[in-house]
Amino acid sequence: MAKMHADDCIIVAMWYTQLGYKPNLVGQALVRTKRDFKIGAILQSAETPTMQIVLEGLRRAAEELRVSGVELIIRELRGLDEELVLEGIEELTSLGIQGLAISPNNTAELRQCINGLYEQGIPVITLNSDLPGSKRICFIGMDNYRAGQTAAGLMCQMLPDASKVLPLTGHLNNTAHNNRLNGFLDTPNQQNSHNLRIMPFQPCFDRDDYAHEITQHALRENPDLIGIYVASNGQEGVCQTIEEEGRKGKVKIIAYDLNEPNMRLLQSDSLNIVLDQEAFEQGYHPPFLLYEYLMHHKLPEYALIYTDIAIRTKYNSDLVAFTNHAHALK
Amino acid sequence: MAKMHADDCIIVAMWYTQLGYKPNLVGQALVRTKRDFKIGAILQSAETPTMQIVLEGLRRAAEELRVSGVELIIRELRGLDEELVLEGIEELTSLGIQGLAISPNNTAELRQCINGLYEQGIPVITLNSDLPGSKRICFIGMDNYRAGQTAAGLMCQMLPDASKVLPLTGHLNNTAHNNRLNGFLDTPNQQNSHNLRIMPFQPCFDRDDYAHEITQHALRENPDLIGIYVASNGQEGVCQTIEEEGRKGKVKIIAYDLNEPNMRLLQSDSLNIVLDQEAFEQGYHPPFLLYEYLMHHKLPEYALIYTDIAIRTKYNSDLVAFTNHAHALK
DNA sequence: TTGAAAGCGATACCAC
DNA sequence: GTGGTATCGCTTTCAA
Repeated sequence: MAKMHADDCIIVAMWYTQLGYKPNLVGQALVRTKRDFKIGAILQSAETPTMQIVLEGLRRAAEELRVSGVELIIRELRGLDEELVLEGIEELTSLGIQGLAISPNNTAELRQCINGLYEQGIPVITLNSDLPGSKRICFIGMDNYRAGQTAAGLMCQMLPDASKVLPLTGHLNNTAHNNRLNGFLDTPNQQNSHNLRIMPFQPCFDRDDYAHEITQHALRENPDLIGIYVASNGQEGVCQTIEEEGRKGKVKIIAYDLNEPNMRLLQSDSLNIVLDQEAFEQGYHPPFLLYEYLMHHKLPEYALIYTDIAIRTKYNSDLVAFTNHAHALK
Repeated sequence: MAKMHADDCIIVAMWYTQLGYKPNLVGQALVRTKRDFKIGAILQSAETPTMQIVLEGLRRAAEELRVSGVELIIRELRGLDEELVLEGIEELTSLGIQGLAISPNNTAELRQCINGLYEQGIPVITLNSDLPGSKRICFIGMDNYRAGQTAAGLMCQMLPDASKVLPLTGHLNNTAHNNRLNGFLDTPNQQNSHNLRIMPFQPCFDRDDYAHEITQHALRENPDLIGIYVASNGQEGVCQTIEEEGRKGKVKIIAYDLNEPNMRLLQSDSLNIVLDQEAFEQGYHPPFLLYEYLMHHKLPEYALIYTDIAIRTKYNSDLVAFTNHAHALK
């Protein structure tokens, strides 16, 4: 084939389907080797176990995309400081990135900033947490409402009808935690045969000490409390209290994210169930999606890409993760 | 770099680590384009929903490996007829395959056959079900014992102490079902705080009508029966009986494999939990592992590669599967 | 033994 | 517009 412009895509499509032509992907890839792309990634709370896994995904993507002439510049931020995020964006754009993957705060400033990038022709993908209403080309992460529903469904399975359950959240303005809570609150009512008596939710600000205090108080005030739903961090504080109060095994606990401490809590029967988001995927995919967008002006298939909600118990949480990626080039 | 023989691998390894040389995978892949590999795959019970998913994995692998000069020849067999399997192997070897992926029966003849292939220098990978003691280079599939443990763990969570539970298996000589049963039987005793009264297991020969009959009989004889563990097929028969006997919602049921019918049973609250094996991976990986072995004489990292045990409930079973594969070449 | 050159499949560019 | 050609990074072959 002699020449090929982007405009010829219709002709190519016909050719492709009618004559069965399939371009050799390896050949294409080789040509791309010399290209020069720059993509940025900004991760908040990079010190947390979950974000470390997201980071692994980003690094893997960086490695795989390097041979396609893509440079992925990753900025790891500690905590949730919006100033730092805005600075990071500033820095990366001045470095000339053509696309951005970011775990955002939910603020008007950042929304405006992302919209500005979009106007400049720099596509943005939000990961792990979304920024609804912004002009990000897509979001990849957990469907927290659905996860809350899943938790409620499991609680209903584990507990008798009309059991008393305490929901804990993190910060009051954390969208993810709120969605996890709402999904949890809405679901039992849908199953008219089975219900839970859900106590008013309590924010523990992601702190184990506050979670400890709240749990202790709730247990002492409510001897019939037999389920705790931890939509945020604080599960260690909860588990410790349960043990201290001698209620271990009597109170069912569901928490989030399969990291080292939670695996230990599962193994010791302190936690009953952990709902896990596929953090690796959240880091791995955005760079590819951005690349695809920059190369072929192709938007991701969905604006909201939800990662799997994995239910982990004592028995299925320590399997060797068999990684699936990048076989094609081995 | 001028020349490179396989013998030079030690020197290369030194060079690689000390001077940080990394060969560009795309360049390597391009050269391989003209190579001529032939790999075979034989699938039994190809008509079943699970094997259809395995097949998808195989087809995807075939597509991706084609650009590396690999021809993957797939033979789909109906049912479990060992004669057909042996014929299939005969045919594929006469076609000149250099490696084989197969879902085997557990028989001495087949074991001997696989060992024969190994002696001939044709590596074999077993998938979905294993053939222990044979010289297959690895197995990929579910850890059925562990899955049984997972099921027992969930039953213990869902039911009060000392609840009566009925386990169903398929055929008496089905290794997978037996392992699922043994894992289930062994586990509750480990948790001394919580136990199940497990009834003698019943084989339903993977048939819904037999499962129906068994369940009906068991329910009528045991009004206190409140859990059924279906290690095989037959779950539709079980669910139907539960409904007929007016015990829906009163008896917890755990079954296997997330296929269309089971998804419906989950949605209608007939099934409580489905344990799913990652069937796609079971088909997708073996061709790559065989290729790797043929190319670089590299054995798979593990002889037993266990796919994830996914716990599916009503709420996390209909998520869009976000496929992870072959990004590197897009 | 060693170095130089010819591809592998697709794209990009430059003359015409 | 169109056809030829250099190029991507690596392996293989061939000749010196």
